[in-house]
This record gives sequence, structure tokens and C-alpha cells, in this order.
Amino acid sequence: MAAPGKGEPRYLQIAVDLRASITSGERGPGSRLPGENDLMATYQVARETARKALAQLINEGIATPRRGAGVYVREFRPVIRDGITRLSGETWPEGKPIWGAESEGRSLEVDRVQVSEGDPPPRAAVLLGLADGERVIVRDRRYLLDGKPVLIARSYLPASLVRGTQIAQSDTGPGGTYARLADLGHAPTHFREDLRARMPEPGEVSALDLVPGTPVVEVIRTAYASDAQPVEASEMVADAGAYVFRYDFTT
Amino acid sequence: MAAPGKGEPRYLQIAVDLRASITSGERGPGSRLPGENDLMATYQVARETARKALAQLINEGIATPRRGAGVYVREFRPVIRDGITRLSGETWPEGKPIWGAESEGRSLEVDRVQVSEGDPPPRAAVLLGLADGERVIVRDRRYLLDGKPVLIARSYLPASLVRGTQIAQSDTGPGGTYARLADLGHAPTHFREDLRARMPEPGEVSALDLVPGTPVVEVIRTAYASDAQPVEASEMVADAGAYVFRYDFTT
DNA sequence: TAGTGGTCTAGACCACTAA
DNA sequence: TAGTGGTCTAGACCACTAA
Repeated sequence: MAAPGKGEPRYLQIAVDLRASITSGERGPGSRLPGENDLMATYQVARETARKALAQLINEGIATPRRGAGVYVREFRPVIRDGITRLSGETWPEGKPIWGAESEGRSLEVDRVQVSEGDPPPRAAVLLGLADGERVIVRDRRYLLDGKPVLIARSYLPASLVRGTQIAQSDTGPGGTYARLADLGHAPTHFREDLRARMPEPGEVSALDLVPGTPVVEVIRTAYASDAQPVEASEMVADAGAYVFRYDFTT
Repeated sequence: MAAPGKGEPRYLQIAVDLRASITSGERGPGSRLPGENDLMATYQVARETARKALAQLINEGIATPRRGAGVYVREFRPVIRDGITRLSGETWPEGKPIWGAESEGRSLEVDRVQVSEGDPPPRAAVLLGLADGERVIVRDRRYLLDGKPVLIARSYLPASLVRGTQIAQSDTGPGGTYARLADLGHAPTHFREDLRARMPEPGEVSALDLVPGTPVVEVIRTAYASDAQPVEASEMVADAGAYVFRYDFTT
């Protein structure tokens, strides 16, 4: 045995078969894949080889294991996050469905709001243009989509600007942080968002309850007032399987 | 042996040790991690257990294997892709360095330009609002960063609009596709970009020469002329380790 | 209780890299 | 040629799930 059909390893050949059965639609989202024992019998391989085939699909994010129950075809049902509510072009093209994204009938709620004051980490200090020793108000929160954590967000605001205001409290009131900044005469008028994707760190896996094979999208947003003064810097880490990020522009 | 220190599997404990040595800076980008044989001796484990520890870091994208040579700490040096060149707010905040992104001294070149005419796939037909049977011009190309493929792009344009024009040729001339659309009286004025991240398909791994543990960012862009008519739909797949996506807004 | 995925061993052979 | 990662086996024991 162990005779290679070619250069392709045995476990990848098995993965190809299984992947084909998924992409062809033969096995739909939520359906169960053959188990380790099935694969051992069908392909005449050792347990570890069967496991590697399944691990391959799990790492690709198209299957997910459930202890004691089996390995299942994963489903992808993201929601759309609109980059920023813009003032221009608001009646532009309808939100055409894409990647099966749907928001209707789903709940998105805020969780674990925490506010504190402290020293900014280096990156936040740079983004906010803070001098040495300047402190920040830190706002933490987490978002749940249908009860599952999907996004962790942390915002930094110059303490000299917002200390003692409603922004330093859990509930920022109607319109949120940006409305309160406007009340203070520092309405944000310019925004920048930088996005990148990467695999999650172990702490993020548990905080977002991520299944293997799920990347995260990291977003860093900076808000500037009309005098080009940065008034807020935010770091977000999102479950890539839960979000589509949308940006609209009118030139 | 095989005595568990707690519930934590042995291979994850080893991964924790190695990860700590990387994040602490003890092992910098490009440095070599202990090999399988080293780990077997140090931790008194079997080869497969040592391998699982290394595979963990590889799947997290923080290490990368080189056949016959060892496993190395990966480096992350992305470039910034500006969403769209906007007409407003062009003198806004400087491109502050983020995530070590740098463009200077690096080459970004176009590769493998191909143009053809054919039937649109369903998604492109929907985005372009095409009737049954309408055909499209398809423009394919690939981008290389310092010689490494980092992005695959495919654009669809209504054939009825651009057939026989320079857009249907490899070289679209100065200003590219959008300038030619403007020449035709269909200058794009509104853009939408939808982004998501996911693990790559096997074909993408080879096309982008991706190392394990690297997600891709999928971008779908639609360009609309001033009469709200979609004139181009593009699909892009980018190496997440090579790009930071930037969006600027002025309200 | 039977089945399932999760971990681990000890050994083998291979292709590839670097000296 | 020595060392390295890549694949695979055959067997073992475990925790968890579902009936």
C-alpha cells in the first residue's frame, strides 16, 4: 500500500474528492462528511491519513468538526457592514445581494461595553497625534450576530477632549460617540479605514468563538474633525465568516 | 509519557512556547525555528507531535516551512491599496505608516493581461444588470509585487458598450479602462466595493503562490456611470499578506 | 453504550536543500 | 552526504455526543 498514484499525497487526493462533493452541491451546507472510520475503509488508509484529509478541508474553512459527532460542511451567511454612512450619493444602487449576505431577520447587538482611562498604546498615540504622557479614554465593546460574537472593537479618544463627557460613560446617548463629539464642537468630517486580513491569534479564537479555518479582518479607523485634528482611533477585529465590508464612493 | 500536564494537548503547549519566542521578539522575521528533531529531543515527543506544533504556527500564518531547510518566522510587509482615487479631500492626512506597510522601493507590475469576449457568469450579469444573452468583454490580469504574484483581477464590461474599442484590446492606453469609458460618454462616477476574507481555494494557492496560513481578500467592485448604469464589474482576489486596503471618506 | 473526533507513539521511507 | 521537512502506518487511549 501507500503506493502513490503520482506525486500527489494520498491525503490530498482524498481532500480533492471530498471538496468536489461539496462544491458540486452534492453535499450541502450542514451535511455530514464521511468520518475517519469511513475514509479509512473507503480509501484503505491509516487513521492519521484520513484525519489529514479532513484537517485540510477544515483549514480551508469549508468544513467544521464537531467533537463526537462528525465533520460537517460549513455555511457562509455574512452580513454587510457599510463603511461609513455618507452624506452624498445616498440614493445610489440598491444593496444587491452578494455572497449570500443577508441582514433581515438577524439580530446584531452590542455586548460587554467597557470604558476606562489610561495610557494609549503606541499605535493609537501615533494615529491621534498625541504628545508624550497624554492619556486616552478607551471604549471597548463586542458585537453579537444572532448571539454569536462576530466583532471586537476598541476606540481611543483623547482624554483632554472627552473626559467627563458622556463619551466617558457606557451609554453615549442618541447618535453615539460621533454625535457627542459634534456637541463638543469636534464633529468628525473625515474618516480613514485601513483593512487587512490575517489568521486569528489564540485569544481572538476564543473571544470570537472562531472555528478553525476562519480568518479575521482587522480594521483601523481614524476620525478627523474639520481642522484635520484626529479625534478618535478605533481598532476592530471581525470574524471574516460573518462580515462583508462595503464601501461606496461618488466622485 | 504522554502524560498530559492538564487538558491542554502537548503539541499546543509546544506551540505556545514557540509563539512566545516569536512575539517577544526573541526570534525575528526570517529566523529559523527549532526543527522536528530538535523538538523531539527537547520535549521528548514523537515526530508527529513535534510536527503538529509546527503545523499550528504555520496555519496561523506566523511561520512558513522550507523543504529540506527548516521552518522560519514569517515576515509581513504589505503595500497599501487606496480604494479609489477620490476627487474630494485629496489633501487629507498623510499616509501614516500602518502595519509596517511600505511602498517605497518596491515594484508593482501588471502581468498576464488577457482579453476575451464571452457570456457573463451569473454574478457578473446581475451586477451589470444584463439581459439574457447579452455578452461581455472580459479583462484578466495579475499583479506582481517585487516579482511575487499578489493579486488576480477579472473585469466584465458590457460588450454592447465597449466592443471594438480600445477597452477590448490588451493595452487600453493612457488612463486605462476608465478613461476610455469616459471617452465613450460613460465615465464612471460611482463605485462600490464589497470585501470579504476567506481561505484560498487550491487554484488560488498556486496562482498567487501562497504559503500555508495565508487568507485571501476577495473584492467585488462595480462602477456606475452618472445615469446609474453599471459599466464595469470586477472581481479581485488578493494575497492578504501583501495588501492593506485603505478607504478615505469626507462627509 | 456505540460511534466520533482528538491526541500520541515509534518507526519507516521519501524528496529536497545545503554544504 | 547529512540534515530537514513531508507522508504514512498500525495501534492505543481519551473525551465527547447522541441514542
